[in-house]
Amino acid sequence: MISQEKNSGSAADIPITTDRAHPVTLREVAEAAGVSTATVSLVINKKKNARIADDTRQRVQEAIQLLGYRPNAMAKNLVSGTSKFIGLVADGVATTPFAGQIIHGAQDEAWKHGYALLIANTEGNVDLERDAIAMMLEYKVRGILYSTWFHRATEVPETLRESDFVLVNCFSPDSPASRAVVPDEAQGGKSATEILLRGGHRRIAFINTTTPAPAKDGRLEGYREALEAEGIAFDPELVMEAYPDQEGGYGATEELLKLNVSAVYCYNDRMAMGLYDGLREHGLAIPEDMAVVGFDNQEVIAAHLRPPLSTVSLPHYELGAAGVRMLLGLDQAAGDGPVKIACPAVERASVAVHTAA
Amino acid sequence: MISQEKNSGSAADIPITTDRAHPVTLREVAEAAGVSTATVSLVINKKKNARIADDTRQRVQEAIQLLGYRPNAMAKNLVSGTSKFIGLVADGVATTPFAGQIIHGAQDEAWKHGYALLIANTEGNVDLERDAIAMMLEYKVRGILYSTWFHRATEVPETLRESDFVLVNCFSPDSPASRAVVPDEAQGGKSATEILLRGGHRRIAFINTTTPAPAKDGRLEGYREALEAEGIAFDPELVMEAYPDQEGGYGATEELLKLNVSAVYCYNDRMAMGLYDGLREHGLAIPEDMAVVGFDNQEVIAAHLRPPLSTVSLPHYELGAAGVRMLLGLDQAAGDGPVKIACPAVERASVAVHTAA
DNA sequence: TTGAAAGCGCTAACAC
DNA sequence: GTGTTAGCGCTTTCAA
Repeated sequence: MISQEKNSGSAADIPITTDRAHPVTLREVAEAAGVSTATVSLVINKKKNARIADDTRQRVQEAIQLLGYRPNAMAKNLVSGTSKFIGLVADGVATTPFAGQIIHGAQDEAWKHGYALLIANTEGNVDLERDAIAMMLEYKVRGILYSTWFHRATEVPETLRESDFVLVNCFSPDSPASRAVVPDEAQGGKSATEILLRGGHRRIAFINTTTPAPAKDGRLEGYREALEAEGIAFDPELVMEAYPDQEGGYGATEELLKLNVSAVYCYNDRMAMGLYDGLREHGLAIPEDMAVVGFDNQEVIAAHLRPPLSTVSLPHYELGAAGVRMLLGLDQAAGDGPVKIACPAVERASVAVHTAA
Repeated sequence: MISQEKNSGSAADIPITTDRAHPVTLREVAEAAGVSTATVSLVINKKKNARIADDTRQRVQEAIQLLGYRPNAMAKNLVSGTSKFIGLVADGVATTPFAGQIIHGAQDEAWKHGYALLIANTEGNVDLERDAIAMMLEYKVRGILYSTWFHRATEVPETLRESDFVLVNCFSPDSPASRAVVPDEAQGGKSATEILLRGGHRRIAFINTTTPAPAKDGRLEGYREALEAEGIAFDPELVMEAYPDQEGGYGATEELLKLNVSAVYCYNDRMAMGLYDGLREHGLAIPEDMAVVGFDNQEVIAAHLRPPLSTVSLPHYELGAAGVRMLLGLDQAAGDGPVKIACPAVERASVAVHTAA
């Protein structure tokens, strides 16, 4: 025990160990420094018009160091009347692989502005959701980010309206006034198709999902737009549908092959992964015999398929960050409707580069 | 505006819209109900020995409804002296796919005990980390969960010691006294190998990782244990090493084939995914020509490979949950060293069932 | 340049 | 049964 003291270089560095049950308070610092609590408060908050004698300031700083003082954020918030919290309620962001990025983006951006993130995963349970929102309201959060793990329409829970809020990765049809940020599916679908177009392909199939969703419509719309921009007539025959996972993609192989296309754009990366298997079984090489692009940029898959998959990225991180910016009123509110975040193309090796004739 | 009133069924349901800048306080409820704040406090907290007249209670409840009162959690915490927060600092949990489950598990368990989760993703940045911990300390968190996205040794930041804390998915060699929860890699490796053993295989290869980590040692140890338990001599020749991703697994194919084994246990699912490709190129079928098991149970991959991969699950959710239980002193503290959480086997179709002779 | 005192919203003795 | 009152740790006039 005693031998430890040998190491104590500068005494000021080593706070007197404090009882965890009773943290050091402002008042104790004041007493130790022989000043009033008001003075200590002033030096801590570095008030501009804080005319404090240098040596007083000095004494206070030392007392703070010595005692290992930590301000009590709750007391601060109480008196200021405003908290420094932003709530994030998710229906499953933490559950699904890559969408945890929404948390990440929100947290980084919140932090940047001095806010802490209070999170709650409700797994879609309505009671849990109500409780979570209530909790956040009780902590007087600055606002709440309400997010879903996949892009969809949602109802805004009544209690949510007691606070500022923004919808992230979802939107509300019945309350057009609510603010929301969603991925730009149409632009993403357009970008995906363009990768193929740039590869010199003209006859391009699209395997859409069977599940109704904004993504289904948007990604198709983008496909049409890209085609039209190139003067290629949209051919409904080239649009197939399959369940949006590996099995769906695999199962779509036969039908795809009948279409006589040189390239295919899949609704998502998982589908593309399944399609890789199907194509391989037919002895077809990617991208030589068939160029493939996906959607989502699900790293574990897309970056490591053979060959690595060209795709389009779902901007989860940006969604979270843009959500807090919108909440804080930092982004110029655009027109009506949800703000759309771009889905950038990520080109890898599943589409050969086109050597123009 | 006025037309809206038509819908107002029971007036009590519709709180008087309150100015968000100035939420309803306990005192206002008291005044509205014509009682003192103490009384309101009593009915709100349903104190057992709360001898309150029924009609008083009634009036208070109504006032609460009418005004849309929400208790101020910060004031509560201030007076009680203890907060209801648990901090979670992660070096990247939110970033990596499945490890977001740590957040999920921690949140569920914390919630269950009335705690809210305050999270911070530090992305390994030391300054950010210090600030994050400071923030949590200022909110007087009940304790902090310090977690890493992959199982490894870590140093305990000095400031962390100002609070109760438990290490999640990591451990500290230089502070054996600190509490920690980690996955049981050895048991996991044993389980993985046992799947193969049960499949009737005797000559089993193990493709370990090239990257040093507790997982590398533990998973190998489990492999040896399982073999020995079956009376099979450990053969170092059968242990290979490769980079722990798809490319690594793919690249290991040739060497594996020279080993003349009927089964292989891969360090992780990604490696197994790459190996699938390699095996397929050699015209080998899984599980007929080669049985394969992985590790991690990375859903997107394992559940959807062709055939679906048998593997062993990294218990991230449980890690988070066990972490808060340990923090709260709910689990009987085991002996010394980190508490190990089991990695359960998940059997799918990459190993044929053994029809005993 | 600094201190005294009020008060943020709430709980907990302790009266009545 | 219910009200009065004294703080919890801090910020912020207002005096001195």
